[in-house]
Amino acid sequence: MKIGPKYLLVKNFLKESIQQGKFKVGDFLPSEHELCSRFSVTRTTTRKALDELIKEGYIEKQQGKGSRVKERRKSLGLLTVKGFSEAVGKNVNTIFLTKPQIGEWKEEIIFPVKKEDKDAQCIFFERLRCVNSLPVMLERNWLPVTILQGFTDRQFVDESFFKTLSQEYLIEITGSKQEIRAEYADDKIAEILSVERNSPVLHISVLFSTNHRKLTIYSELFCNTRDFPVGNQYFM
Amino acid sequence: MKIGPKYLLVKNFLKESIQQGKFKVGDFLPSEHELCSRFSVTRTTTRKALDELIKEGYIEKQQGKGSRVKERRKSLGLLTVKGFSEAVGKNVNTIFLTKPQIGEWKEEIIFPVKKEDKDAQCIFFERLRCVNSLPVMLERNWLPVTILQGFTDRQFVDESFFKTLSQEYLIEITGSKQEIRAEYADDKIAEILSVERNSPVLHISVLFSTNHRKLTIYSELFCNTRDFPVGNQYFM
DNA sequence: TAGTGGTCTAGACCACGGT
DNA sequence: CCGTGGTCTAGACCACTAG
Repeated sequence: MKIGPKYLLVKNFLKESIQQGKFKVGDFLPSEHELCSRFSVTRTTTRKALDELIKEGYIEKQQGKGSRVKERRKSLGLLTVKGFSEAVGKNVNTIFLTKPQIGEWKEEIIFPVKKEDKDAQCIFFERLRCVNSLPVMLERNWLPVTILQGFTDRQFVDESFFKTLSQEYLIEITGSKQEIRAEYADDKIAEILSVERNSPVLHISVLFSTNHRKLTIYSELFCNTRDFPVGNQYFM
Repeated sequence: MKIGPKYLLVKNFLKESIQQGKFKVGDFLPSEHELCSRFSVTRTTTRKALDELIKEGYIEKQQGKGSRVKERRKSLGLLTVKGFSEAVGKNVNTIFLTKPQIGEWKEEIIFPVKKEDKDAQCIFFERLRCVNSLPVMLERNWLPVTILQGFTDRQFVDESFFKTLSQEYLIEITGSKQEIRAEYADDKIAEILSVERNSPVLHISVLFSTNHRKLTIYSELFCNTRDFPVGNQYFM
């Protein structure tokens, strides 16, 4: 039984409590001093745990008051289809074209697949995102099965892939790299997105890095941006 | 004379040294212990300083080796043409199609022009970015003349619009909002980007906010992504 | 083995928010 | 005033990297 650093104990306790709703958005966490005595650690350790939760966007601190659970930001500087973020759960729905299953690595998802990943089995799934029942975005994902045992049998939490990773496997996205092109829709993409062949579509390739060395996620998106442009906001 | 926390002393010393090129990309900073004795602080303090530099993207650490100066992310979550960031100053050049001058507001730059901006005079300029002498991106910018007196007569610092704003007017970009579409190139765009008419091109609309309430910048980019995709990196 | 960063202890004093 | 988080000290031991 391997036991990691103590601050992870504190961090994971808090994180799981938040994810399970024991602390809700706006609630204050126990004070640093209380966490110290509850876990028999010093403030350095407690603060390291809280620092990580801040970095991951779970909480915010306020001097003189405490640490409060925050609305989780999920933008990650990522591109999102306009309408998806604004109309969350409204007229948006997601259809699995291919459920998570053991599949094949695609040779090049623009970003070359790492050798260590290629040596592992590949989980593949494919989803179609619709707004008002109109197909808007095709999403394809490839990831190594390595540390995700049982993933193919699992239901997604709230239909969200990232939420599932976070809550079921304690995996957080730590970064991303994207490449974007405007391309002609080929026959298959045109059919899926209900556009004419050779229409211009947005092709986005994404490489996600996570807090697990071994887990890199490869994604590919095709978007019909005629009615729903892809957007991105950033605040300093 | 107000003096802040000690870790800022260490942090700012390192940050300025990096910015002034005293530590170059790839260089190792002095070790934590050395910084401790040089500034007469403990490791907690030194590490706090280094933590902030990591968060700001200046350095990265490696256990057993040291802290190394990193390629600075300047992305702002913004999209940049791949090749522009990698081949900085190499085979990249910028041509003014329209020098900064008083011009007309375009009715809709996808983002509606604020009324207060519309009431002010408009500075417009248009640049073509090339890689290996091939046109890759057309950039159009609109901004109110309000606080930028003399801007039309000014030379850009290092050919950079943002550097000019920062160094000559102390204006920093504080946020951005983007919308991205894949479109057919119309006649004019096709000619400028040297692509066939109706080729798919990337159309990016950007709204920049700055540390001056009165200054919002409206931009529009058209990219030929066949050879040079547009990219975006993000680190937490 | 020497040097680096990673984790941790057991304190201390200060700045801020609310009573 | 008290309780909160913010900063800081002076140590310690561990894990990783490289010669």
